[in-house]
Amino acid sequence: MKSGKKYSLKDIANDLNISKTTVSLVLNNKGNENKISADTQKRIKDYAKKNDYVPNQLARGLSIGKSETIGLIIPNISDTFYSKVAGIIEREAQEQGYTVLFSSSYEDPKKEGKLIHSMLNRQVDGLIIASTQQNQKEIDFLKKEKFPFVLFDRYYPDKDTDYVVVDNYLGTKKITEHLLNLGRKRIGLITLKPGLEPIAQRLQGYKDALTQFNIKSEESYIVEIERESYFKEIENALVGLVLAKDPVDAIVFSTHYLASQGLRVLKKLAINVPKDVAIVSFDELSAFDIVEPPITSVIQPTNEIGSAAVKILLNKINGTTLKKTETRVLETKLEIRGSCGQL
Amino acid sequence: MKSGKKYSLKDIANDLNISKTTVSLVLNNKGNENKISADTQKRIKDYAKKNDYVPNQLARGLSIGKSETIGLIIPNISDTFYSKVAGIIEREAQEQGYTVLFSSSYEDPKKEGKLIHSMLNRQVDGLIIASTQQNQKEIDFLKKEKFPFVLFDRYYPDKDTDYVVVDNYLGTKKITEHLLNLGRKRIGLITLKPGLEPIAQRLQGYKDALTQFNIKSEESYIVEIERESYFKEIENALVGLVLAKDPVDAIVFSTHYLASQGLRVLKKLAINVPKDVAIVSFDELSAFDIVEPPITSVIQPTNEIGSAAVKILLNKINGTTLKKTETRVLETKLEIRGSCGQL
DNA sequence: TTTCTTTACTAAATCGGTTTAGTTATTGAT
DNA sequence: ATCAATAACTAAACCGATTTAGTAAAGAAA
Repeated sequence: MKSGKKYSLKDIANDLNISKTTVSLVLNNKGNENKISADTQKRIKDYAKKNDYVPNQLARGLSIGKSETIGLIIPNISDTFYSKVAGIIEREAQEQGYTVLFSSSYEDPKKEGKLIHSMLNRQVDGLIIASTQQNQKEIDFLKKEKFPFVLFDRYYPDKDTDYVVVDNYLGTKKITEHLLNLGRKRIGLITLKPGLEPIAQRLQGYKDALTQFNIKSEESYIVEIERESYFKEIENALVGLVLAKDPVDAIVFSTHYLASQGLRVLKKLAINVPKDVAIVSFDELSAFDIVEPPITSVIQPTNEIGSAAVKILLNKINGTTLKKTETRVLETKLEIRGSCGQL
Repeated sequence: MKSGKKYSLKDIANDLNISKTTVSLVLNNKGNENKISADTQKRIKDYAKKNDYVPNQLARGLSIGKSETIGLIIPNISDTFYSKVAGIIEREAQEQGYTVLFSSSYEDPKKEGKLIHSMLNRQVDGLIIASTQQNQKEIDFLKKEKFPFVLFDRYYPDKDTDYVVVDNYLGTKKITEHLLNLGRKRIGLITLKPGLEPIAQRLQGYKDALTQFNIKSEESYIVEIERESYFKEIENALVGLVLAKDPVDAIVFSTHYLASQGLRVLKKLAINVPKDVAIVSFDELSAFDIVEPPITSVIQPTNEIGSAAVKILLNKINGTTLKKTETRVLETKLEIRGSCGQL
């Protein structure tokens, strides 16, 4: 009653000479339906409040078999795209009474695998994952166990799972067409080494846009760089494209960080954008409208991605859906700014 | 053995005709010190692996009295500053075997209070909080309960708690002095309405820099705007400062979002930076070096903030420190770019 | 042969809740 | 006066681990 110890249900029950059952019922607001007298209810609630009673969710979770927690595994919480989505996920989850555990995989498949298991240990009720796409085994495991999970941003195209992604193909197709419509003809692409589905689709969108305009896609115009060292590699890539004998007149960057670093380097090389080259980006940074020149980009609906992911996951968890798997492909939006010179 | 059910310690024990105790000991690698035969150990481990045994951390946590989880409560995970710090916190925590639960308070004290309690329910072993500074009661509660927590970014100056912050005062003092050294004399400040310690200190740093240069700080040059509506209010603020009869020749923005929105509006108003006004920012966005003009800012050591917070918290949790409270004040770094016109 | 060690385990309590299946005392109907 | 209903609780099992305090059997020492 006086010490600094935590109060438990049992303590309250003992102090009040009432059974644990009654206390539990009352504190879970099931007092009325269980005919606990108003007086007793008040005594219990008052006493609990007075002593700062804090229920132990571990015990509760253990008992009811769910933790009311969802796990979020993403490549990197510091990346603006993921942090935006994470914000929405947390907000929506919160509204439904769920808390979220998060972890960054830093694009390491091993780590991602460990994280998945760690999250399972912690009895999360479901998982939202933007995968490295190198964890077939774990994904199969989750499926086998019928564990609720939804993928976003990255998914396993040949596995039948719930996911919410953006139309990556159409995204780059749109920005590439935009360049073509403005009369640019020698369009380069700076993207990442293959391995990720979105990246593959972005590449295809770029190619198809060219094809549609009857332009054959030059192999030398496509440069794929290693993500870990993009900061350094991008300079060579740009030099190769822009200062070549047959230089490109436009560049599509397949991610926001490639684009911003690209612009940084172009400035350093004193190459004028958009006069010398026009540039466009898939995805953006919040400052893309005030950089010089403002970068035309195709933007991802982060809010919709986050809320769709949570909605699908909670459907799975609560079994409120009949569908076996639920998928969503959201549209990107072309945001025209000054980096293509038409303005 | 065949169904899709989860395997528990007990299941393994039953199937193998071995006691739960033995299984638990072995799976926690305490087999040797408890003289469990090598053969038995192998049988148990193999069987556990074969059946994808996943220990239940809720049960474990309940039993050992700790969840090996830390809670992170911040204003907004989507904000680049917080997402960077969160990334570090998670990474460091991970290394020490902790998982992190996060929630955004969206600057709502009520919500923050609820989050704190929700985290306590979930038996986090400690909390890292960037507080709204309107929750004296909860902070006192945590202190009273001797619950391990550390504040960062925002703290309660008159409470004796662990915290890690940045030298906000010196930060604005440095950037203001930078402007003064470049000959700017009529320096405005666009900041937030009072309420947050960092904001108060940034204001003071600005004022003291002026005083030091024998310039009296004009009340009308200081405009404090409401955070919720900064996007709109900032235009009036700028018009008032820059298009006044006695216009400022420089503006200090006390946060990165005020600065970026400020620049956006200045561009819209066709005011030349730095010719008409120089601008500087406390804290930055990753694109501040490629916006036009690149914004001089004083940057916060997000890595150090995050790792110091985790270190201090874990010291508290593990009782590995003698000190009653541990605080750290980190230095900001002045990053000179083109927005002040000296380049 | 008896006793002491050591080896290789195990029974049962515990953590803090939830929940099922009762129990007892009182009221109302007949 | 008797019996069924209802009100107001409660005992005990359970969730899945950890951990303390043993125990039985085998080997070593006396």
